[in-house]
Amino acid sequence: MIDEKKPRRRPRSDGQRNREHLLGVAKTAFTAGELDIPLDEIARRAGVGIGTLYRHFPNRDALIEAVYRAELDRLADAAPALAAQYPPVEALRAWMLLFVDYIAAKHVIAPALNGLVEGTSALYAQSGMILQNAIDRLVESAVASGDFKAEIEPLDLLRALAGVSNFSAGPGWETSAKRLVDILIAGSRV
Amino acid sequence: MIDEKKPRRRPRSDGQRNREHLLGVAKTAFTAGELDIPLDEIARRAGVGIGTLYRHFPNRDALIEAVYRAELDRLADAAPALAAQYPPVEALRAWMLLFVDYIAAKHVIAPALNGLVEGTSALYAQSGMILQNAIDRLVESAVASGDFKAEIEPLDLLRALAGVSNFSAGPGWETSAKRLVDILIAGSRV
DNA sequence: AGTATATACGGAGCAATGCTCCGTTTAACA
DNA sequence: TGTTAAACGGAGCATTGCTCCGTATATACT
Repeated sequence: MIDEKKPRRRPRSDGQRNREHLLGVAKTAFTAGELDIPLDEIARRAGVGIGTLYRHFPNRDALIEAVYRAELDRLADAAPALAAQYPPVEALRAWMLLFVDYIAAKHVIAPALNGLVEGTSALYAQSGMILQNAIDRLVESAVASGDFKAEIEPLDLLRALAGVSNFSAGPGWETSAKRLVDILIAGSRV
Repeated sequence: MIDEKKPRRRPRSDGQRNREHLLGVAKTAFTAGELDIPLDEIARRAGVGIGTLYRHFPNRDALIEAVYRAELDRLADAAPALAAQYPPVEALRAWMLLFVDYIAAKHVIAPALNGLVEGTSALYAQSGMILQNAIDRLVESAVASGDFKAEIEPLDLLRALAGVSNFSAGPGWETSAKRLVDILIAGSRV
């Protein structure tokens, strides 16, 4: 009843193009710190009408989500490789440091995490799942290998890390974040 | 030149009253989760004009700051008593748990921390200082007593804690936060 | 008490922004 | 080349933040 598959027409090429443009402009703006740039402005820079923007992304959150989704995916995808290459705890450590680097390099992700934090939008929840899944497996291995306490909750670590990432404090920021990674790991050991 | 002390008139009583009303209404609304309630609405509920609200609090941030300031102060003030009563590490642990409880009980503070996180407003910075000062001393003692590593940066712990507090996840939230406290402490030990 | 004046009040109204609606245009398919 | 689903675009409405300024009143002084 629900699965009526209609013979859809191939998506229009101009639609795709505009979507790309919008994402590109938005990403540039967001990473440049223009976090609350008006959506009209994004549409203008992308050379499309405001209506077009809203058809592709029903609200601001959806746009942000779309912009950072690729980044989050890449971050999550890096986990298996690290897990294969290093012993469990080192893999986790490497991944957490990667997490920090990501935010340090471009100021990407942080806003998405902030939104994720709010918990308002179902979209963010999905992004959160991607990351949670990645860290879940890493922690799982560390527990299985006997290095970590069994009661360690992976999400706790992710939350803490997200918290630190949010602070856009001065130059010491990055080292501070890396210090926290070590504290968290030391605290998780058996 | 700058310190011209003018013989100010005593503040008007109706002004004080209205200020109190506004704070009361705002606090009720905020803790009830109506985080982005329109300022007009707050003014209406408090039975004052919108102009009055803006005279007392020049913008939304200032209002939030004012609402949570007292709470943050109380939290910070609790630190010395704990330090006097318990050994250093236990005092720190107790304070961190208190921090969690505060947020668990009423959903106060979290928004303020979020703002603090943004670093946009000088006001929030001041609030942040209050908390930082409190935790600084607690950690200092723990380091001095030889329980904590010397390189522990108090702000790191505060950041992590703030990060966790932000997530308003399901019922497991509080226990999750408390778990993290223990991880952080374990990871900070020598 | 009466008066002067700093202080506070209140809300109309402007500007910015999010989002919708719908007539027009165009790419896909036959 | 004609038909049509899909996409476009921007006028315009609703909401919200904030300002401005004429009005009201508590305080201080005589």
